[in-house]
Amino acid sequence: MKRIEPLSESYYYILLCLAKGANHGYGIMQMTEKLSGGDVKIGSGTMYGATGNMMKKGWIREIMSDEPGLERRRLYQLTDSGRKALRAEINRLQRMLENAEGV
Amino acid sequence: MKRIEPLSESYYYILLCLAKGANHGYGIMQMTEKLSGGDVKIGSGTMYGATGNMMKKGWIREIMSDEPGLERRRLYQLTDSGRKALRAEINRLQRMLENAEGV
DNA sequence: TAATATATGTTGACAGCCGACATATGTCGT
DNA sequence: ACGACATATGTCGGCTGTCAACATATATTA
Repeated sequence: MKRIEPLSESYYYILLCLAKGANHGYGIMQMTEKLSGGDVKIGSGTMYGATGNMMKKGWIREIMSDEPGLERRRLYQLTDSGRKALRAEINRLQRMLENAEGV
Repeated sequence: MKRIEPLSESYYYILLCLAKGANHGYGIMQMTEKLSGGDVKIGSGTMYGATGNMMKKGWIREIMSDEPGLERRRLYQLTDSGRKALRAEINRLQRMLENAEGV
């Protein structure tokens, strides 16, 4: 069942935020809300569940912060695999919209 | 929490198929597979769960078939409310793609 | 000093989705 | 007449994602 799994809205925005640069959980939550114009809010339960899941999948990896004083942050970086997953999702969304032409 | 609920891929295609004309469960399954180029297959569990759910929401209604010999079919028709839900979802997908510009 | 923002995490409950299974009729080739 | 397949609808159980609520700790600002 190698079917391309649709991503949830939350997962999509997490990947999207990380595609614009490494970030940490709380930062992603804020960025998502801003990026979506307030429409999408990711709760911490969703956030930290998702990061664990994506680490397992190899879509993101944790990196050390080079900024002093921000050691509390856990910085995540998109992997090549994660970027592929995001592109696949973008393509899926585009196909979905194409199929809606004339509706 | 009046947050706009994202639709699943299956729900989206069911509404999309019905937007092109009244249809029955099995017909929607086939139409979805064809429409998506074989990418999206809706299982019967999803299908009949979804129709019940959408009936409750008022997105679809059941109508009587005027074709003789096809009494087994349960024909569904999109309501105005269902068409609105579909348009809202299309807009959501478009916004998601706009947010991905430059990725 | 108190409130708020930053930052990460756990837990429990709920709902949705899907695959697998079940059932029945219709059709088509041999 | 028979078997295979397509048509057509439906149930059930498990898995996953989501969110609210709770918990903890530090930093900033009034």
